[in-house]
Amino acid sequence: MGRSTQSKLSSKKPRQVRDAEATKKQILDAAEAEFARYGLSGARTEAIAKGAGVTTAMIYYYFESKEGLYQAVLQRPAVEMHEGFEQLNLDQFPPEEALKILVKEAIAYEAAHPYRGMLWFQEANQNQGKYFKLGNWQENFAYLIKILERGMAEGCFRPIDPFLTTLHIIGICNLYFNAYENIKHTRPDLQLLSPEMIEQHTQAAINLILAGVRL
Amino acid sequence: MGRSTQSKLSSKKPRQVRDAEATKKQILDAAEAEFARYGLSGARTEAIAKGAGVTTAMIYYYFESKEGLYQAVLQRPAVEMHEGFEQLNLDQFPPEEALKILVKEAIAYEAAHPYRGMLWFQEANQNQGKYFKLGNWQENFAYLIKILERGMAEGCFRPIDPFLTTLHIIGICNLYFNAYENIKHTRPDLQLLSPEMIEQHTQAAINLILAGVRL
DNA sequence: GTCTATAATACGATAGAC
DNA sequence: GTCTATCGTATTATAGAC
Repeated sequence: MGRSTQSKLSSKKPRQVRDAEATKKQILDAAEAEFARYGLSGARTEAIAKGAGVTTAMIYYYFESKEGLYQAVLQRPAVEMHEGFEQLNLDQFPPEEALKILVKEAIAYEAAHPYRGMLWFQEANQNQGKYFKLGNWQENFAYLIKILERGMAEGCFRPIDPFLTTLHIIGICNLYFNAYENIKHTRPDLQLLSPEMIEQHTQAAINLILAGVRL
Repeated sequence: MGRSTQSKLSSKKPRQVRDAEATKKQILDAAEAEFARYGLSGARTEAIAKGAGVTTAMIYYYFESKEGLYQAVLQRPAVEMHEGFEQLNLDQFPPEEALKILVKEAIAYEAAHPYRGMLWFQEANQNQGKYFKLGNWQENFAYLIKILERGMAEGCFRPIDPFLTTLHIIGICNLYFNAYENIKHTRPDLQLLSPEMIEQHTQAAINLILAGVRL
């Protein structure tokens, strides 16, 4: 009764030999998928190595330990999201527009990195956010909180708790991808991961959120 | 680098000897917490046994295998939630009121069973909903979908996709508990699991949802 | 930089005593 | 109904060759 051996989504391109950066990235990518599914303790180094097309020895060569690899995996999305949000220049837009853009961007990001949401939940539940705390995730929350506060100050949003509403908004965006494998069984008629369906999810989310916070 | 050995929340009451039903329940309770954290493959039978105050042999005596225990664990909340929702007699109330009651009940249920949300996500990501499919979870979705459809028909909700909105509502209710261990680090000043704070979460969620779907 | 081989431990499951 | 002892296998991590 081991683990399901279903095909990994990892790209599996023929690996360049003796290219340190490429190898490192391939390990990180494979590890991200494995850690997202199984968490730190549940992940198998052998599975990560296989997904990356290398041997387990490489993991220890580049990342010292399973834990070191885990920390590197958690760090990547935190930095990437921060950079992504920064480039949006959200301050330039009125609150409603900024909120719309941020939600659109967040869902697009999740669609492009469907594993990363679960990485976050695994970390919370298996490690009590010990490694999460080390990253700069707080800053990513701040973008959303700031928009909500600005919206209230400018009188276009109703009085809300910016912190709780931020959590609610993230929940709206997240669940679709995190629970996809369960949800798909309830609606076998829908192609939930098709661009069209994700677009519908995005629009419905934006409409719900905007209507929900608007004065 | 093993798993964190933090204290289990399991009650650890002195176990009755030779009480089949009691032992079975203790194993189920301990297994629920362990499977929620680590999923089917990641869970350790030894940890479950220890949490239940028995030996691993008991797991195999009562549930035949780790997988059998897992299926039993997944089944329990599906049945329990269905019974809970049924008793609410949601059809008796106007859509807005019914939605309010359901959300209140759902969050209260999660607060009482903080592990169960993750159980669901682990199942989706580790087993692609294979065991989820066997339960009658679809029926629980149906309560919410029905309220939303009724609200549109009666002209008090705006035109929405009932399926997607159901997912969004579940996301709003869920994230708070599923990601609690991460979130708490971003707001060390708050007691997120205190009744007062959960009540605020509940009210904020209800306000967001009602404002979001209302015409 | 990458691999093979292996040491040391952890884990799932069962047999048999009580 | 419950426990102890144990078998066989899986897994992390490292040493050493190439």
